[in-house]
Amino acid sequence: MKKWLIKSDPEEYGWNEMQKDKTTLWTGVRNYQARNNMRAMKKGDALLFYHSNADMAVVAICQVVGEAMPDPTATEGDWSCVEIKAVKKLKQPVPLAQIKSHKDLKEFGLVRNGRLSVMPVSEKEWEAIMTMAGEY
DNA sequence: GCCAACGTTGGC
DNA sequence: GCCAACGTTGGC
Repeated sequence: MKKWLIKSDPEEYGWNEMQKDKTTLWTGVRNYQARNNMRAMKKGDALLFYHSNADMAVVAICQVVGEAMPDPTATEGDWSCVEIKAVKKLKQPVPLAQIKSHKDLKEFGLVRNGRLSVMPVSEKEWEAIMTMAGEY
């Protein structure tokens, strides 16, 4: 089972909406690297739900329930989406500043390439974040 | 609100 | 195929 991080702008679609919807199609990704990451997702993979912009923190955990399929919101081009479900809110959100200052997270995608919206998370990185979230 | 970083586009 | 110009994202 792999782990990933997905970004959302809470002003557009944040954790509140996600939790209300229970499951959603993660549409609107228009970046090849992010799309390819979504295509590599398998059912059951775990996702960190990150708020960009106003919030700037990992706030919750989601899970992949439907593997890559054509993005219904794409009018042209070869784009994909996955179906995800809300799992749980973290005990404590993990702010970006804390992630940036963690010694084991220097190579983390969020730190290295701030603009990628879907990225893999290693076991080590996952554990570091879960620890900071008070989940271990 | 500004700007750095990155991706994409288009001219050559 | 290179690279300048431009647009977008997202942190500060």
